[in-house]
Amino acid sequence: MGKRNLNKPVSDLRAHIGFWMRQISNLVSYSFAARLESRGVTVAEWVVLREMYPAQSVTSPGAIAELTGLTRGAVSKLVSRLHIKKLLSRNESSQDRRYQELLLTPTARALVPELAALADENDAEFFSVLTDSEKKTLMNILKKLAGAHRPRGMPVD
Amino acid sequence: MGKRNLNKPVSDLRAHIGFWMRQISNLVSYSFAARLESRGVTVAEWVVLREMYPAQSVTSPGAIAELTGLTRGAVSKLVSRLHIKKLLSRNESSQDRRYQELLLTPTARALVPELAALADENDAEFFSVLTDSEKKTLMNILKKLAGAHRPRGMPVD
DNA sequence: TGACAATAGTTTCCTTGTATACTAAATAGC
DNA sequence: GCTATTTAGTATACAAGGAAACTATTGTCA
Repeated sequence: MGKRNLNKPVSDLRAHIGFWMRQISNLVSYSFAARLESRGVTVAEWVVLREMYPAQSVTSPGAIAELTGLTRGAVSKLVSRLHIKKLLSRNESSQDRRYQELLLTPTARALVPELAALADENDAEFFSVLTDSEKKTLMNILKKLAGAHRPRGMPVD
Repeated sequence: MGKRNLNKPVSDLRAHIGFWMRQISNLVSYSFAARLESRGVTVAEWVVLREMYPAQSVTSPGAIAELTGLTRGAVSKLVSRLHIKKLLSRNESSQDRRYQELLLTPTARALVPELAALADENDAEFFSVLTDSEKKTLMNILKKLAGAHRPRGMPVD
């Protein structure tokens, strides 16, 4: 009877789905960031711009936080940067002076479709190793997970 | 002939797999971070600890960077924190004084199996909404993507 | 009306990560 | 042997986030 292994089995990093999730997420974001750099915009900024795009009318930072699932603190910083970059206007509401009325500038409105094209391109290229069927499966699984762990009023679709 | 929509279609954020990837990745990391907090360790620190665990012998920061795919700068900061937390020892190599010989402390070696259990727990719970088949499919797709976009000498498995 | 609570934004501090420029040490080439 | 390059690690600056504490404003209710 040799010396048996009495150590608890210590599971490997790579045994966890979460680990791979983080790897891939970082890679795809990194790849996207590289494309966006040519337009002087970051990934987080793109998200805000895109969420503001449909609203021809005004929005507020709080509403963006709601929509994106980001904290108000995070949105506050993003809005500041976008304002400095002259991609949105920020005006105190006259009704309620706690609110800020945000509006994309014409520059930003012209930019968003370009950025959207870059996003399409990035997604298509990054996931091009997958078959259409795999892509669909992946998307469904991700949405299912998002639905199960919905943080805030995030629309599932 | 009414006014037709001449705008380029601007694709939605949620049309991109990368978007969902980022959402889920953030959620699962956040959930894991919450569990690890009770042990006074962060997710990034866990990764380093786990990678150092098999090496009963010494490692170096550069080797960890290789293994994890992190930059040397990132590893440098992590190693500093782990050293402060007395979870590893750091000694200048006598052969080559550029190298640091890293070794987990007994405390850390005792901690790793506990942390691994938390990781197992977190992964199991977070992905419990998926069927076994879905989990396997997801894992395969993620590994396939990692293989295709392998950043540095990352082992695919 | 006057105190208190709720709400919108900001600020500060922390973790995670890259990039870039730096120091110190070792190796190569002449 | 002495310069020139490579290599290991550090430092700094920035982006992306959350948490928590703060300010200012508005709403509530006794």
